Amino acid sequence: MGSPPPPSQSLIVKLESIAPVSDEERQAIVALPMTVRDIREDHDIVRDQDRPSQCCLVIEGLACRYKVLPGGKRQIFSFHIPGDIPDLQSLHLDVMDHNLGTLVPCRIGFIPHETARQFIRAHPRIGDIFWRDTLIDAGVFREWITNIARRDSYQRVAHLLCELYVRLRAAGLANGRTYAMPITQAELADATGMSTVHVNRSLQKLRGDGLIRSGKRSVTIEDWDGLQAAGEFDPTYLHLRPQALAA
Amino acid sequence: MGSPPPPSQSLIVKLESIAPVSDEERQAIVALPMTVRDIREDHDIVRDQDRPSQCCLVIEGLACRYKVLPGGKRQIFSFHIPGDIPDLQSLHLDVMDHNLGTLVPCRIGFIPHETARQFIRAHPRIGDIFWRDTLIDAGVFREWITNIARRDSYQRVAHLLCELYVRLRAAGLANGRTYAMPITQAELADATGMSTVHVNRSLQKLRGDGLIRSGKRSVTIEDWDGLQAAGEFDPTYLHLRPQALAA
DNA sequence: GTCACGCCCTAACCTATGTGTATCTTGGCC
DNA sequence: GGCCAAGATACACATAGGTTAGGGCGTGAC
Repeated sequence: MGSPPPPSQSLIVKLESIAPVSDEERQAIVALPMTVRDIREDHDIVRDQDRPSQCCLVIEGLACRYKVLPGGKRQIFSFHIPGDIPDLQSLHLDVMDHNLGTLVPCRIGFIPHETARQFIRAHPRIGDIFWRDTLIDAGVFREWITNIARRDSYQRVAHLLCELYVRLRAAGLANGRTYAMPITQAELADATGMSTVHVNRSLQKLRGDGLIRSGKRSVTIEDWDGLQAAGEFDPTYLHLRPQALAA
Repeated sequence: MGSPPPPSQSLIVKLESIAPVSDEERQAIVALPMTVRDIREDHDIVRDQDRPSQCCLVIEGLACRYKVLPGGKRQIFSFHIPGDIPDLQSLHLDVMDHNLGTLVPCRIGFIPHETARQFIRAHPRIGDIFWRDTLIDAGVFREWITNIARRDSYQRVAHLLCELYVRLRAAGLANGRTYAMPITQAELADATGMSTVHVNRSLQKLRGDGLIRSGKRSVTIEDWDGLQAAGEFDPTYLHLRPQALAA
């Protein structure tokens, strides 16, 4: 019933998950002009060395940031769900130091930098929330450093599954304890610094231990406490507001 | 000759290394009120779970951000040299998700959040540089993820030594190809996700290969090109201005 | 002066994890 | 109907890097 939600709806949900947003600010966000485009699967939106002139809002789908090393190895730094603006940093850093690509077909909103800058000037509180968002990003990177450097493969995968769950839930995109996870095991390997075979092993062990069930392109958490314990997961670093955390 | 540099001198050098700063802005920074305190070695300045009401400027010494895992393992996320404001994030993230501690005796300037916020409001361009600085921080974290996940121990240590060199040089704190590095091998291990023994092995190999010489609490780079190649080091991710990069 | 401790270094051992290869299933899509 | 990508499983093998243990040396404390 009613018209479809505006493309910025997911952005509002996202911002509200990390800071309060006033009615007036909400309206301003809805009015934020952007160009919406559908991008096919496994396609780069922005590339290493690019000098973007716009920011990307993930409206639908799943994207990731990654880098390819001289030897051809790939490292994924983050997954981005609807509501995220993965390259917000390009507002202040001219040159990209990594790639942003899709993992599945995505709907992306493009916001010119000039528009974004005017918007932030007109709504400094939202500017602060944007800054906050990039700081949370950094917090997630720190947690990934810890995850990769100090936890074994089983813990690593458990931790990543916890993070995805909490973030999707905060975005209103989890269905109970189940969420869509259209990420291949090879991609999980690129994110956790493991091999696909080892990701496979770890997932099987998580299943065997009754912590998760994983269907086709989705995950169901069978034992939330157990999974958190297995991954030493503590969501503090996501800096979500209590209501978004509980969801 | 002349009076000693104001405590904010290092901050000015730092900001100028990542963005242009006008004379007027420079004067405003010098006038920025802060409380200077000397902190002893191996002491926490801010702790995990704290809700700081001020930001810390490293004026002298060396600090690091780190987290301690349930099992007692420690992960260091970053090293901070004079001019850095390691907990700038606390301006927008209430609760600390990691610790900030000294590695050697430090001189630290404390700037109340309220002061910093007023300052940013009065000098929005410097506010943008601060934001930019936190974004560079995130870029460094991404590079560390890559380093730890995808490079072997030898490369990892080489990369870290390169990063420290370039940053210290941009801050005017390198002496030719030599720089002070009062970091123990155990701390290097905590930063690179390795064991002390393995850090030791890697340093020895770097020395054996004629890439570095390491004296007491200092490092001399014998073969800069070789060290960069060994660590696959590309300074793009530090987003330094050309003049700071060349230094 | 000497004692103790932190830091550095070394060596032997061992395990977690990656590599390579192979086979088999399943489901989606042309 | 058939192809292809993703996943599951299962070996054999290689090895980076962790663990444990012990020794030496410089330096600051007393």
